[in-house]
Amino acid sequence: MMNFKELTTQLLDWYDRNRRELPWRTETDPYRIWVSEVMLQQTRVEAVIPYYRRFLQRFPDMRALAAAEPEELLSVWQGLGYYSRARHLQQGVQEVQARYGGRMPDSREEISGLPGIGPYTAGAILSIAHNKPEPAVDGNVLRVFSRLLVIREPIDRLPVKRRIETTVREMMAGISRCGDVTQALMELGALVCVPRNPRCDSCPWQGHCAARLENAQDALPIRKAPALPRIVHVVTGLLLRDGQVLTVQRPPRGLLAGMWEFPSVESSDSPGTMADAERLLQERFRELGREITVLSAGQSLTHIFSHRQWQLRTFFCRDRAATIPGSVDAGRWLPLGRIESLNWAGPHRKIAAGLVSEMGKQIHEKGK
DNA sequence: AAACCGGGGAC
DNA sequence: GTCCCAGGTTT
Repeated sequence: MMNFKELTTQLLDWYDRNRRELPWRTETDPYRIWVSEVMLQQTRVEAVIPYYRRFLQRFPDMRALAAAEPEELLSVWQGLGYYSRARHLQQGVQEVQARYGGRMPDSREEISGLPGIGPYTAGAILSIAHNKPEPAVDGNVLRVFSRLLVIREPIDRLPVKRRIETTVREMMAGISRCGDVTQALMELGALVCVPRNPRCDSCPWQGHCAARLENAQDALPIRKAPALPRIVHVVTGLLLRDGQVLTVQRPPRGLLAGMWEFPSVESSDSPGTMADAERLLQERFRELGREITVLSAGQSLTHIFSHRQWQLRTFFCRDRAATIPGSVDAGRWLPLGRIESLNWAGPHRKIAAGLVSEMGKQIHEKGK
């Protein structure tokens, strides 16, 4: 079989000479490793770094995070994406406080039971923070081994992942630097064994790589074809009054949970006419206790998520009647000067910014 | 197994 | 435009 001892030695030597200085590489506190690993889920290193510094400055330890207001936590996470990560992280920290007396557990069973910690993150914390021989197989590691071993099966299949976990476990056997093995494998995938145009001439494993031997590195790894994103049409109403605009908060679960937006209606097909849009918006605003009419069309824009595509059309609205009694508190009037103070749902931030510049223009016109 | 859950950088 | 990122949870 394969000489794991030699592979590991070459990998660690390469890592010692080529590793990047990253903020979490100077940390040993399991909480701080935990935070970095959650932020790095499906998120690039360069994107995480500023968020990581800000987060630890605001929440330097588990006690601070456990006691934080969810609203403030969300504002620190704003822009990173996958917002359930932040909620799960706080829940996890609170659980460590309550169940483990504030001390991070160090077994895979206990750590994996915490919200937001799956197989990868558990292995990363165990190996990096506790130096235990536990594999942490992410997209980098899958790619590296799919090439080293010429795995022609799609890497997003579970059997492939299990095989690679077993391989990493064998590499870690008898090694004193388990955390560095984990980080070195990912660093190799990030710097050398990159998705396109891998730099095989710089690779410490060039003499062992089966893909390079048969010049197959550019054809690996293989992934299953992702589902096509579904197109969703969104009609958005902008109701202005006294330099304020009406905003609403999205539900606590689901897409962009808990973030703020302008009252909107989703539909699978496009509202053909402005009258159609007005009818949809009138229903929506009625839920908020308001009778409106549509004045004019505003900007249109597209926002692409990984699994969904929003086609937004905005419409300026006007109050037609007084507030309907009994539903006063639905929605919040936001002064246009304070649009930065909300956690905006995706493209609604851009709409808000456009609104301010549009109002500025109108004031300028009036002045002439 | 497949769908859901963001945003952005590299090409 | 396409790919894919230090993935996890839910169905």
